[in-house]
Amino acid sequence: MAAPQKRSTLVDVARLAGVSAKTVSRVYSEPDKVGQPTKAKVLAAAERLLFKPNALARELRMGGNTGLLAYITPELTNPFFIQVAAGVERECAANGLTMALSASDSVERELEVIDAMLAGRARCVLLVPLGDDYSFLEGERRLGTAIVAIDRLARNLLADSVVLANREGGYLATKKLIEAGHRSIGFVCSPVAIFTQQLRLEGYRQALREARLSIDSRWESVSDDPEVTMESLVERVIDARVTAIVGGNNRATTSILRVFGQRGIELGLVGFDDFDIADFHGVSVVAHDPGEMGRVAVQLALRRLQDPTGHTEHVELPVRYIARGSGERAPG
Amino acid sequence: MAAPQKRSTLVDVARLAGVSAKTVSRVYSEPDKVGQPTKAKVLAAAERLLFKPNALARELRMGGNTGLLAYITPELTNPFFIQVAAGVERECAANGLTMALSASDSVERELEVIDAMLAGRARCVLLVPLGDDYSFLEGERRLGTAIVAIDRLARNLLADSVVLANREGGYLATKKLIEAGHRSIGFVCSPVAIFTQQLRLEGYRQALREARLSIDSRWESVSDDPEVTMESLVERVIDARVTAIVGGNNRATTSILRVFGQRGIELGLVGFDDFDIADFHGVSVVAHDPGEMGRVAVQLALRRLQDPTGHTEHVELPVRYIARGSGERAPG
DNA sequence: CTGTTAGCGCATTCAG
DNA sequence: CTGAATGCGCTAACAG
Repeated sequence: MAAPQKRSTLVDVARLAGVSAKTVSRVYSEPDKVGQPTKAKVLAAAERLLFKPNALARELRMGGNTGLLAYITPELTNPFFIQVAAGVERECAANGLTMALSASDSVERELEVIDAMLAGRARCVLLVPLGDDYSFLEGERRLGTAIVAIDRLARNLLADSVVLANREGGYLATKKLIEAGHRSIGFVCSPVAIFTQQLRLEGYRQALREARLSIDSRWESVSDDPEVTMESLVERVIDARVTAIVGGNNRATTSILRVFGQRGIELGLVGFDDFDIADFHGVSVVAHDPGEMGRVAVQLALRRLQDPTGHTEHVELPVRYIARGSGERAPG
Repeated sequence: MAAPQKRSTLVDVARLAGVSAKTVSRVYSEPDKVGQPTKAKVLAAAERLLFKPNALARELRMGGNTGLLAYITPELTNPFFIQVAAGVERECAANGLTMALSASDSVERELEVIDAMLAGRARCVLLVPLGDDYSFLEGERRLGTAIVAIDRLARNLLADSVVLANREGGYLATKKLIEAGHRSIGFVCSPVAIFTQQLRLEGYRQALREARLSIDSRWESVSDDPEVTMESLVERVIDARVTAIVGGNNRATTSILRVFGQRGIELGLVGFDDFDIADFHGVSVVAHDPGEMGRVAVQLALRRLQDPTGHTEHVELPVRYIARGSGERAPG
């Protein structure tokens, strides 16, 4: 077989149909403004030539409306971010956008990825901020790119954002365990430095304070060292003689479950983030809707495209408690 | 604040730097062919104007090399396809490609999605075929689009493909259970009509035949009716008095686990696809590397772009058995 | 090493 | 309702 055939263009179709290029163009962008017979001729010619309008050229001409939305996420393996991505994808599809998905393990990689996306293609950038300075995006934002921070806030950048009610969630989880009679409650998560964990931890502390419970620093079994495994954090807090644990995120919660299994114990447990077989294991959780987070993020971006100069919006999505047993267990 | 500023172009930079447009162009695409002082001047000007090369224009000029790879997948919630996507993403990143991710719940939706991707942007299309006729893509393929089928084959289309050793996997799972002493072994999955399940089922039958075991049609508890829950299929096969079950995919396996939990029983079990907490539950599985599948798919696409006319390639990825207990359990 | 000319495929003027 | 010219931002050819 020979080399791939050349793609036919608008002009080719026009020639074959015996009309002008503009007429062909109209058939695709303003079909109503073309007479029936002409339209039929054009479509027949297009069919014969396997013609597809070239979106690249169109978008260039139209001033860069690529219909490309970039979603930049850490950890493509974390179910939470995947569910967000699914929400983003659905909302994109509903609005004729294409989602470009990139993973960014590190801050440096994040920069590269953002740059690649911005290199003239993406009109919207949704990102889960990893770094702590996003001032470098201010220029892009002013140039009309819609930028939305997901799950965390982007520092030094006037971006719209959608986050969870993290503090409230941490508070709620802890309070339920207190109501179940626990007096020594641990909090496990890693990494703890990030925005969400800080707020959940604050909520945890607030609940303890309100209940006038003593606070033991060993109960906050958290770390930022990637070398420290989640399991060891769990071991540590159990050794500090807690009777219940709050899991700071889905990973923490499944690790807690694992250690419970290994030790053959069942302490009180409330996890942040719902997960696949939490019901099967009877794990009470502070749940939320990750898909909604993605959908809202896209909507924020779309709104920003419409009105590039309006005030930035910050959406906080609610959390709710789902009782499945592990959060209702009394101590001992 | 006023309307978003206009984006500056190559020509703007050229003017400010006092050079020609082509020189600016070269600074970005062939930096070696520009003298140091000139380069410095240009970069300074670019910085001042917040200039970013417009990829749209470049790609148009270069003849449509969008650097966009489309991955079209069913079920953005299925961990298997997500892991494939992660592999695709990584390989894309390594090759300077952008991954556009679209979900296609139905055959009709799949068509729409493919069309949207082909509408002039994607140079590569990776898809998990849902339908049973892909002849409509022959034209695109001949026009130079690299098309790769993932996990299943695309009928009526000369596409490269990467699939698992499905028959071998089904055979292996069943054989292990036979070796553990089981004589009545069930197979559960839904939907069964698709390529992968058909082969796994064949492997299952072959293992039974080789062991000269009687075959009971009720042991093949499969369905294509989305109304029939996986759980009910599991119930059905257990009621047919099997002592072990092969799970046709990750969903089937977790459903089997659930029902075991509800009934308080533990039959022999080998699942196809490894999953998150399979180790925790001691579930033996026929495992494979979904990420590798994604990476290979991208490589096939890249190779196809280089050589659009070569023979189509079909890669079959190996599977391996992981013993964790449930597949080694003797009957009773 | 740098500048000039031309045109990628399409849509937007403004005429008919 | 239709057609001819012009240019989106960039780069491939050729000069110089």
